Amino acid sequence: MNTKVERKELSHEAILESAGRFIRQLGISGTRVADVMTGAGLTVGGFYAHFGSKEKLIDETLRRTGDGLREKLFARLDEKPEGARFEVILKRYLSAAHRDAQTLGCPLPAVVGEIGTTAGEHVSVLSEGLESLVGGLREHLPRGTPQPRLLAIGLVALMYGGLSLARAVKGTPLSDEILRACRMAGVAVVSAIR
Amino acid sequence: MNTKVERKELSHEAILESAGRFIRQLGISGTRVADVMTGAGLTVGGFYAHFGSKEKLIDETLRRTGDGLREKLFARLDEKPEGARFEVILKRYLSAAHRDAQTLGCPLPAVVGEIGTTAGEHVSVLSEGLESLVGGLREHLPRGTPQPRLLAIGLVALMYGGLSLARAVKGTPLSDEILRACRMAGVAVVSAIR
DNA sequence: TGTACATCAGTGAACGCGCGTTCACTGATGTAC
DNA sequence: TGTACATCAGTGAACGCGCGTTCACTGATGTAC
Repeated sequence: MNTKVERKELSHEAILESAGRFIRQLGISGTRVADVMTGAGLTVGGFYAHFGSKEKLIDETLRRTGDGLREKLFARLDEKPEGARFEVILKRYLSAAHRDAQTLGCPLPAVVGEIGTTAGEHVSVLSEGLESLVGGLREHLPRGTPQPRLLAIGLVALMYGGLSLARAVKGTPLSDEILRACRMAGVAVVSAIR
Repeated sequence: MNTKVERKELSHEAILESAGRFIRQLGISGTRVADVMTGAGLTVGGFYAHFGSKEKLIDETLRRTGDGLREKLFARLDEKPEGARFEVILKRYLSAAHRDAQTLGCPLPAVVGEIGTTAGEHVSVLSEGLESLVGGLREHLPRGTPQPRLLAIGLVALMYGGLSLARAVKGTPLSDEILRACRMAGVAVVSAIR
């Protein structure tokens, strides 16, 4: 049997996981504390034994989902030829599967727009997440690419922008076009800079 | 003196203008009907003589602000050499001034993330706005560019993504870097495609 | 032109609901002796 | 080992506030005669 502390940690994880699903689907203001707890198999009242406030939960969840995204995005890249890695990342991020798996994928589209409005802490969590994403992508650019940081930033903006718009108009033909256009543009930028 | 009808139209315009400011600053769920009315110099109660619901107001405001954006973005381009027009558009959209003038500029960053969550009508309004933006940009690409629609879509995603992220981390050094990186990337894509 | 009535844009208070947060309580687990 | 007490994760109801929407009312403008 688990100890009391271990059981509490399991609940904690369950809450974070549930919050991750809600935040990516509905954004910050769309995520309800009560729903998150129900999703974790618990009831509302217990929430504040785990997190000081909804804001704290959001911060923690943003960090978690950001980590998860980068992990998936940069996984198993050593199998690929070095010059093609950034393209694999582009294709993963700008895939129809990623667009449709909103509960599992990148949290940015659901969250970026309302970050400015909400509590100040969220901004720095987002900045850190972005920096990590930029740093990771930069490392997988073709060796010797000039201005790698600036290029990585541009690619992140393109990827994020494409996914956001594709999700926003999901179901229309435009949505698929956006994904395709951004994959093409991403490859084009890298080839132009080199 | 104005007639009764004309006076009502003036109020209608004032409400739309006020809503435009709120929506661009705070997004859809962040915009309060009461605040919009106060911003228009009126009181809450009168709102429903002008719009059937908050949703209707949002739709109308999205159309208006979209029109306004394209007007400014594509203004006075015939003064510029034909091959440099898309670059002027890029610079206008991805400028620090546009990032900072959130109440006046592009409504997309504040709105795209929550479109999927809210009423179905908003999605088609957004799609139409995007199509217009893509169409407008496409016309200002260098003559003879291959795949102009796809390229225009990619550029729109890049511009939107860059502005959104730059606004989200506004105040940090990263914010300026994002704008610069996206202007650079935008120029690079067009040159690579040609 | 003057008078009586109709219209209707706008007011301000109230309604109802949703949601973050609090709190008294429960009951299972853990500890002391 | 058994018993009495302490701890504390989780429950469920209540509180308070914000916000979209409704509605009875006001008063200025417009119309009929």
